[in-house]
Amino acid sequence: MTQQRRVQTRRPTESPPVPYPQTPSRPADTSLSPAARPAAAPPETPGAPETPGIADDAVMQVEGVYIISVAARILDMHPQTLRKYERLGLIRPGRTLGMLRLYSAEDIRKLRLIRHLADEMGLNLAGVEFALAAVQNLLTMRQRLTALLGPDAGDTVTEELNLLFRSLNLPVEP
Amino acid sequence: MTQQRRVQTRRPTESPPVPYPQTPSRPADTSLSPAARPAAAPPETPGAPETPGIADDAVMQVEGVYIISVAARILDMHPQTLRKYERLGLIRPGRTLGMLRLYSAEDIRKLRLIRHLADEMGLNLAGVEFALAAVQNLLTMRQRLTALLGPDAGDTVTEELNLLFRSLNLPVEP
DNA sequence: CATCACTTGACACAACTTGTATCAAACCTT
DNA sequence: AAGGTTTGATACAAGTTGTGTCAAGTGATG
Repeated sequence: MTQQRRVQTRRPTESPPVPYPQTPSRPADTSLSPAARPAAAPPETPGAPETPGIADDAVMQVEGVYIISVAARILDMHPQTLRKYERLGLIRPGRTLGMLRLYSAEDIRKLRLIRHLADEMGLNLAGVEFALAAVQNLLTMRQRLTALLGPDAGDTVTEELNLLFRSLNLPVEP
Repeated sequence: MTQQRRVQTRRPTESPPVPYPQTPSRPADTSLSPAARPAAAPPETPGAPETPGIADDAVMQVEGVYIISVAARILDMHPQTLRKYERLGLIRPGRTLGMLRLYSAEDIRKLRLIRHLADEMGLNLAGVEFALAAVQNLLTMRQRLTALLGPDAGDTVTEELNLLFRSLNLPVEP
């Protein structure tokens, strides 16, 4: 099983496709392999973010939880790559009682973003760490601005942030 | 003359020192060598951003313009590095009639930021390109939000952006 | 309990990136 | 015209990174 990746390494001469205030041509690019198996018998869930039974309360999302081999197959990434990313602190998947890694749908989304940043945009892992922190802090800033300025201005901020994300080629859905 | 750089290569396990909503400990880190020669006889300036005489109008800043050797000495960077950065599109210094590169104070500031991103934070050049675009777009977004929401909200946005820049270790002064 | 498939951590390696050294030719200033 | 500098191109050493491999441990199932 020799997986391939790293399509293009760098794009030196090519400024960001969207100079910011305009609207991009391509909607996004968030498509990899939606036809992946939904799950593979989630073994156990000690303190992992998982629904115990049938979600006794309310909006508990019942998204899947995947073991590393399944997650790697879904993402078309090497299991060793996922382990290395965790060792570097980029992701923190849950664990079973037997220390098996459990990747939630949120982890999968984050890994897709990481893959895009690394493969498509050519960032190294330090850059990926920076970009992930930037995205996270921008989303936090949006919440804070909405709280400070009211929901009306919050919508404007959200719109501007969407433009910003698009101009930076960041497939993020706030 | 064997210049050194690249103090630390990576910081794998160490989340950003400021989680966003708080205020950082260190004010910034923008200090390299202010005791550098102000200029070295700016040869000629065809279309470069330079003051012709004594700034006949108003707030035309009279900041220096440096040839590559002087700029490299100011920044403690190798001239070849500056040339490579230009070839990759990270900077665009002016040129004399004889095609000599002219680095403005703005270019020097940008190069200091690049140096910080690359050396201190460990980004590769693709990551530097991304971070520079992010900073530029964030400043543009701030202007747009101020125009859309009024100067009052603009101050709040500026404050939040300052927090964001600090949390990302970006020595930028909006 | 036995068995098999899977995971884990560690080590190693090939491909790529990147700052820098070097060179000849052209240029600017004296 | 001479000397020093810049320019563009090429080359290289050190570092990064995804991936392959291995032994040992773990989980699920019969």
